[in-house]
Amino acid sequence: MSMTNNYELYKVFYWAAKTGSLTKAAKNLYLTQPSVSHAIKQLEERFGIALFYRNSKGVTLTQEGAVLYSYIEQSQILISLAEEKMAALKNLDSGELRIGGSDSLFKHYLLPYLEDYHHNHPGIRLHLNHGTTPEIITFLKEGRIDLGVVRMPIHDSQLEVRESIKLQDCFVTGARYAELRGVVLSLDKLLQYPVILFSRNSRARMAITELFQNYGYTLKPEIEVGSVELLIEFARKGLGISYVTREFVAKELEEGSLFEIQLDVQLPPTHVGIMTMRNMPLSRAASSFIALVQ
Amino acid sequence: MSMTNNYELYKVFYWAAKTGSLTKAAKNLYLTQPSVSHAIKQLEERFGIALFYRNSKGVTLTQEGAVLYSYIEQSQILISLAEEKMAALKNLDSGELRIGGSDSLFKHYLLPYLEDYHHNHPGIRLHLNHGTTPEIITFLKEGRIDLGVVRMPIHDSQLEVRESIKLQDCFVTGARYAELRGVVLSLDKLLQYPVILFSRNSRARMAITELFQNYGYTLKPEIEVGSVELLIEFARKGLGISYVTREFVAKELEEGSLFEIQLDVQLPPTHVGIMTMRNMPLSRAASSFIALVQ
DNA sequence: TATTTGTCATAGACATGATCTATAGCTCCT
DNA sequence: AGGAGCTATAGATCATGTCTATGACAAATA
Repeated sequence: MSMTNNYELYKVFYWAAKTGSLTKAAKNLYLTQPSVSHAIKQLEERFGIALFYRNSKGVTLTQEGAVLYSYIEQSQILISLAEEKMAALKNLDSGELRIGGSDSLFKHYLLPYLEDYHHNHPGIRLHLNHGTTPEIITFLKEGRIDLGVVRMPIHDSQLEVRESIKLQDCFVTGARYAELRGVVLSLDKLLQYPVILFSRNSRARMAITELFQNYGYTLKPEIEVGSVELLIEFARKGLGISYVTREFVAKELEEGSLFEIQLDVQLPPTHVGIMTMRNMPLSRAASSFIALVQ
Repeated sequence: MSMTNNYELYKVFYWAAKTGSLTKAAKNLYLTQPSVSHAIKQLEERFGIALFYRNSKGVTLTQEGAVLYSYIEQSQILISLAEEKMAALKNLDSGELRIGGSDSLFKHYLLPYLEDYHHNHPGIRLHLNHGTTPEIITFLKEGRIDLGVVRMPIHDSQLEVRESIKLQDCFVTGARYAELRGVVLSLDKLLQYPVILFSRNSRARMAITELFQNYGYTLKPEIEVGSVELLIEFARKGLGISYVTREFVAKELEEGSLFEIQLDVQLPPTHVGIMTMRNMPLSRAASSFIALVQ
């Protein structure tokens, strides 16, 4: 077997052939001419074939040397391209970033970061995958995404979770129920009003349902809708009281088209968690994005 | 200035990625596992990018590692092909052999060697270039042929000439001049018969013309023909006395369709010379062919 | 024709760095 | 809990890549 096939010799060969001069090759490689001479000799001895004609003006390839060069040239070009590509990846001039999360988190939480990131690194291709929390975790474990953005808590020993901003869910409604403005409601009082919940089996919905159960009540929504947008819209139009994330309705609260219902119990806050695979190096793109978000 | 981008590291990387295991890579490379581990680490530090996920079952490529692999894999495959090709060239399983010479030498001198060589090395492509001696020398110097086969003497300091078999030119004729069989002729007597010479300005023709001049005679051919075949044919048909190389008419002399004219002077013998460029390594194919001929 | 200036080759000294052995830490599986 | 895979780390060793100095040769120059 080819024990010490030093591939380094091919680099020397490449430059010697390309420049037609051992001296020039040496300069390109930051070596001395005898080193290059020695390297070429090694190759020639390994193959048992002369690769160059030596003359007083430099070197030219023999027939066999030209054959070797036709392969080695391509090989060296590929390596150069690889090195350029790696430099680009390091500088975040290229690459891709694959994020998993819910649509609402993308729209209301990640969007400004995504815009910022894309602006600073236009060469990085962004892939957004939406899904439920279990789906996102599966994507992560299958290597289909680099990071997942979901609500805490997450308990999975394979995952590393970074806690990001706190979110507070709350009940909101619009002018139709103006009498509730400034009033502190108990849970059972609240249930006398039509409640609008997110239809999908989201973590937030499970949490609030459980909270009502702990107090001995059953939370059964009058209306179920499929998006945060509709939760907001329905509450504004007076169809009922929507359970939403306060931070996601900041605009409506400020302009007064929605107001928050005060309750006599504290609704539990949740945090956004940024999940990655534990013990797996992050891609440059992913780690720089996480640094941006945190 | 260890600018030394050790390309050897790519080979290690290639095998680590290909086998998905540093241990297996080490076995393939006849190294130890720590060496491979160290090599990968060096690459990762050079790029500032993690290339592998390490886990208890081995290693798998990171996104960036996979990008690198896509280039390096091609590069390594090319190098493998190059090494196979060089081995084939060394074993004379492939390659080409370009010979220059006159048509008559090809046909009457080289043909059996060419057949033999082609039989033993069917992978070597043969290129035959015919031309006059000066043309052959030019071809050699331009690198268009590997060796030239011409008549001696050759005087050119750039060329290395190997003397091959001796050839003896002579005058022959056929039954029409049967009265000359066994007779020793002088040069002037010979000139009373129609002489047939090669039309092209060959070395052989120049030599015989000069010989006649040295004796005070002028050799002027009755007929000039363009090939050795016609020299033979015309002499057989009784059109005159042809000046040919004895070895090239061996068959006709033996079967008696031609006989040699005895002269009272010794015609100078010539040798076949095999020319190559001095100070230039021969291709494997060329040197093995020369060894066969000599 | 002698001189200069370029080329590559050779020899021997040196030091870098590739590789080894030994060991530890980790995860998974029995 | 123990064993059987992995890979990572540390430190010693020595192979070999690289250097300096020099030679031989050829071509351009004067």
